[in-house]
Amino acid sequence: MKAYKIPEATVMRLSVYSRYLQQLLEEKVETVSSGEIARGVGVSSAQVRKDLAYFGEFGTRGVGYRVEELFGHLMNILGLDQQWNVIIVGAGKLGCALARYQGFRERGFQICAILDNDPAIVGEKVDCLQIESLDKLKKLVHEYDIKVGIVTVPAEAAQDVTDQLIESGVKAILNFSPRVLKVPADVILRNVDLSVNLEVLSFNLTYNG
Amino acid sequence: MKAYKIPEATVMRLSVYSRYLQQLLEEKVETVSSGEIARGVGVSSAQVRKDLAYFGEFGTRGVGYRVEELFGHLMNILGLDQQWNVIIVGAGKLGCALARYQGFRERGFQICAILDNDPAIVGEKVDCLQIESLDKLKKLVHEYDIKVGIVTVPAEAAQDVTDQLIESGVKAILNFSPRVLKVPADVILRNVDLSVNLEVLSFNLTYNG
DNA sequence: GACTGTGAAGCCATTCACAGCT
DNA sequence: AGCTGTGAATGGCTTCACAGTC
Repeated sequence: MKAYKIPEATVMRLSVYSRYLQQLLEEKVETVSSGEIARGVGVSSAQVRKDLAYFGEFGTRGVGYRVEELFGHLMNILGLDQQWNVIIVGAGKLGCALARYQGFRERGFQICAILDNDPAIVGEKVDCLQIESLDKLKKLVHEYDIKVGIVTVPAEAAQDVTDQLIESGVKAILNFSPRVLKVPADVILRNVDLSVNLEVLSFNLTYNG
Repeated sequence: MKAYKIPEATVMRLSVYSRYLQQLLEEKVETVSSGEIARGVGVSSAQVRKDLAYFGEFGTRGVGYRVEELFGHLMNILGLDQQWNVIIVGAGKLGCALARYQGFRERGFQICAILDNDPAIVGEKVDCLQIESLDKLKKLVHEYDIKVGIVTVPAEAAQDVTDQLIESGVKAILNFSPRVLKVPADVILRNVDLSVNLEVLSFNLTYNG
């Protein structure tokens, strides 16, 4: 079970498979074939088998996969057999929405704090959380042993906030700001660029539509 | 300028380049080289040139690109020389946050309506918009000539809402629900799966961290 | 001298096809 | 007979390297 060089696309699909299996699990389905998973999530069955093969042999030839077992393996592989504490920097509309988003909690991501540098909103409630001052960043990261940070500040502030997160010891960053961030090699960065997604739609509407 | 088969990755990068150029434009920079763009957005200079080459020859050998001109070309290519009217279905936390997100408006995406099927919240204000009943979908899509829909409903309702959007005439869908959606071949679908993104971080923290 | 545009090479992911189990 | 696991083939994106232009 070595992660020598797993394609990122494979990791993303594993996450999707795991949610599909969770659904099957709730429906009390006991076994599933690669073909069924494939149809369920919209990829090819060979793709499903190849993706799983990076991590071991989880199935039985002639039969398929035991749903509960495969689900367990996938959650393990994804590192979701533990809770991850998460901090959000930027308590604007998006930051607050993410702080309240149930989908994260359901998959083991616990939003422990939401920060902002605007004194006018520090102290306001976001569900059961209270918006904290940016000064508290380092303290909170240590207190909750936070490895994952979410950046939802405006573009101008994004690099500065990112540097502070890394300086505080955060090891992985999910960036929602529309700015390309520089991070050291040992910090993992992912960008979720909302406008880019709409713009790809716009492109396709314009040229294929 | 034919979009025979443009890699999706290229289109996403064009969107990023265009924002970088916008920044340069505001800083009154007149010309820029592929190397500078590359450094600015974190790709290779060959990549920048290849991406642009799909659409024409925009530069001058020995000099580089005129910022304003290239920016114009990119906005054109991306279909952002026009306004796109957008409808959001699902007025939960995320839907409301997206409805208020300024980044969309700045790039020419106008959120014209936000709908929900929960009578308890229909009529509530989201900035200057009012949450409308789902019944009004078709009427609103026609009224505003809407081509783009954003789905921010819970997983269970996602396919149903998607079908209704398509039935109403929407041609492109940005799906934020954690459900794989089926759409006809002539409808463009993109998924923004927030949990998947965190789970890729979790995977990398577990195996490379 | 500097930088673009591009064919060729290299690399990586997906698909194919079949041997190997049950 | 049915389905997994996998080497080989394919296809597609990225990088290289250099000819062409200013």
